Amino acid sequence: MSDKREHILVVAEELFGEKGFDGTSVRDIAQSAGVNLAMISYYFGSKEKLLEALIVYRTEYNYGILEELNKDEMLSSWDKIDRLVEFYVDRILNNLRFHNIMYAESTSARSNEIMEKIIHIKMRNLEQITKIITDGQAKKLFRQVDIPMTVGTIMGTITSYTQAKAYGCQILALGSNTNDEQYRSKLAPRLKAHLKQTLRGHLDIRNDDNKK
Amino acid sequence: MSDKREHILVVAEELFGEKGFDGTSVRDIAQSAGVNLAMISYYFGSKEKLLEALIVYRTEYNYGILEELNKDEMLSSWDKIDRLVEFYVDRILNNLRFHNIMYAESTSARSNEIMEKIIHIKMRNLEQITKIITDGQAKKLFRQVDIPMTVGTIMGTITSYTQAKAYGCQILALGSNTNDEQYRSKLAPRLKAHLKQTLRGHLDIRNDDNKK
DNA sequence: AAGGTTCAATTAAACGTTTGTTTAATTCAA
DNA sequence: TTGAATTAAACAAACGTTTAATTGAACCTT
Repeated sequence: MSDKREHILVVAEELFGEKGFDGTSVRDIAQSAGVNLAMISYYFGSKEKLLEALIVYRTEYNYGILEELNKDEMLSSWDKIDRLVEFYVDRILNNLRFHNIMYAESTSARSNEIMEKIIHIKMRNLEQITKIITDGQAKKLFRQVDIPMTVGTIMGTITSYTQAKAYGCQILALGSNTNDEQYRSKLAPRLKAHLKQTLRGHLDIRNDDNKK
Repeated sequence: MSDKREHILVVAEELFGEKGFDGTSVRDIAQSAGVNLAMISYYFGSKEKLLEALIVYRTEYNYGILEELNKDEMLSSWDKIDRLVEFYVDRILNNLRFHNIMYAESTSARSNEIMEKIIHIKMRNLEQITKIITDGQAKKLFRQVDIPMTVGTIMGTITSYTQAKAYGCQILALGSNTNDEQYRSKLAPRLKAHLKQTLRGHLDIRNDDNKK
């Protein structure tokens, strides 16, 4: 992929993440990227195709790490849960803008192509997490839980603080002029600790109501 | 409030929830509401003021229930948690469109007025839940947890399924033509059961790591 | 090595819509 | 007769996209 094309994608990601897809004009993108207006149509065909290209670009970029985690036989089920939490918190917080775009697009269903791409990514995540949890259940470490809802809890907890930065800054006692990097460094450890504790309480077979 | 003004708000809510604020034109709203284009400026002043009016309208509409729950001395802390879960799941799912609008606006920060209104609502929710949890901790029923993160878990879990209906339909084995009412009736009990179980594991003082 | 050819990259300008908002005229009940 | 409610029309600005002209480096032929 050419440097210029990639540069446009990165700039578009930032703007879409800030102001939304409809809130960002092609002229905004061209100006911020320092390219001519017509180059966006020239490279991507249309504004919507640009969004599709961005999703493909970021998705391929982030591929494969979960699969490796699952294959690692040295890790206990509990270790895998901890790694999973760290992986998702870091990955989402490192791609904060992109994550907000995907999140917004999940609601609006702009086009079938984009929606299918998003659902495909989510299904793949669900599969990987399902493997980890069922594996822990087979080893009598985890109790029975609603796995898709549990995935919703993991993702939703993280997202509730990534898509509402102004609120998050208040909670974390940060100023409203906090940049993304500062926000992430404060938020990440707190999210990780909370999610690990929550999932421990949620999954531990010793916490099963039937056994009390 | 006049009937016509209220009707415009309800129609705008539906459209904003479906296609987003920027994705909905004033002409869309006027046509769907069956009123003249100029009436929106006449009643609300501008498109953005209309959004503000909608937030005020819905927020006042949903006020006060949590406060009553908190004051009820007959309920145990565990009962309050269960009621809390039921309240939030029902309230969010009954105002699905509005909830999606609020969430989208949390990210984009269209104006200071709107952002402040949203943060105010969230802070009020946080206060009420904080009371319930600290009360349970004082009674030695709940362990120490990160309360703002716990609120994020409750809201985030629900939201992860309200803002991604197409994905949710796949998980719930529903067709893609499922309407909001059907979606809600399938989703609500599952969300409630999962959140109650999760919070039980998360909050129960007997699950404290120090005590094992 | 020089000159000619080719084609992707880039540009400024213009395209036709659609946007949110306003205007000025009209309706209609009090 | 008054004034709020309602209308069709028009407004300028912004929108995504296309066009047609120009650049400039790579390639080929002599």
